[in-house]
Amino acid sequence: MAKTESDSAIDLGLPLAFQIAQLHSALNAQAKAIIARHGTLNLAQWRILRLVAWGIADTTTRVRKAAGIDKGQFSKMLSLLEKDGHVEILPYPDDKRQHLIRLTEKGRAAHDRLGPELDARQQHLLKALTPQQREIIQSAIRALARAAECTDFTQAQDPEKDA
Amino acid sequence: MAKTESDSAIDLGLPLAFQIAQLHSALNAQAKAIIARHGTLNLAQWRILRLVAWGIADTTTRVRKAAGIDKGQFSKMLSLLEKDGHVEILPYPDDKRQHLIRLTEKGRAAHDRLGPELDARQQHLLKALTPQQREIIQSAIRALARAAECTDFTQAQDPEKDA
DNA sequence: GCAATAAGGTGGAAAAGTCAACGATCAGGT
DNA sequence: ACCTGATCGTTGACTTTTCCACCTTATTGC
Repeated sequence: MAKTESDSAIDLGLPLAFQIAQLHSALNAQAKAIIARHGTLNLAQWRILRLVAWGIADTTTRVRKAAGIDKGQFSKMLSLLEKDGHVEILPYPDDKRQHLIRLTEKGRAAHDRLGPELDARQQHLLKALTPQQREIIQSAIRALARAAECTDFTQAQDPEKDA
Repeated sequence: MAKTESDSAIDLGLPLAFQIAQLHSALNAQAKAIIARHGTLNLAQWRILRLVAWGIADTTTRVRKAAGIDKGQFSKMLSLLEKDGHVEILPYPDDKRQHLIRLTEKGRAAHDRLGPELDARQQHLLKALTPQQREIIQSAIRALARAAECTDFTQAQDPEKDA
């Protein structure tokens, strides 16, 4: 009998939104399996830790946007990270609405332990792609994200299912 | 001042998992904005309706897998669809664990109204991509989904952040 | 034929994510 | 300098998704 994944949206060639949703679920499940071995922080919290650890951002707005987390959820996750001692939150002189985020020793140590596994996972994902796929998928994601900003399709044309 | 999206995971060129998560959120928000104009069904329910309407699948397992929905969630969403009269659920003689799913007139009418907008949206997404991107992204999604099945990265090699 | 394993659906609980309102702050225009 | 509009983070409520245990049914191997 055929393997069960022959019935997935990806294998059936369903529209992109179905496939992206399925890919996202699979990637999330994979990440959760990895981080479950490293304590109780959830995926959103690890993303915040990673962004700060990488030095990509250290102010609340930039971290939140890079992490792609809802404002309300971000606020809660950051509070939990502060409460459990993984980060400290400091005033941001340039903008009183925002905060600076610093990893504590605990946060840095936790990241030092998990980071290599997530990095290996990232390498594994990239190795699954050809150089051409790696290049093209970046630009395709960007183009799709931009196209996702439009929400008015009431003047429908060519209303047939795409394969 | 630079537009806010210049700080998104996609624009910053963060690892693929960050970008896919962000793309997925954007696509979900877009879909929700569209279906909100068509009553109270949520995105998962509409996906079930579409799959049955398209004739892609009509048994519970195949619909669930094509929709990529958790078993528990699928059961609940399907029950709600039955309760509000969009589908009817019949016995499946080949496997007593499963059900057959049929759209009712109400379900088909609802789909006839929303379907064209979702199809137009799918066209819009595809038009945002070049022919090459359209071709490559399919195979890239498939390769990534397969790579997402691996969850053991404790023997980490090359543990550096990928751009 | 039987036992072990796997698959499927259901219901409940927990976790995660979205949404909206609010107050404080910032940016821009006059 | 002031006003308006926008942005930011917080909080609470709600929605959606995940997870788990259980029971039933199907499959597989001997």
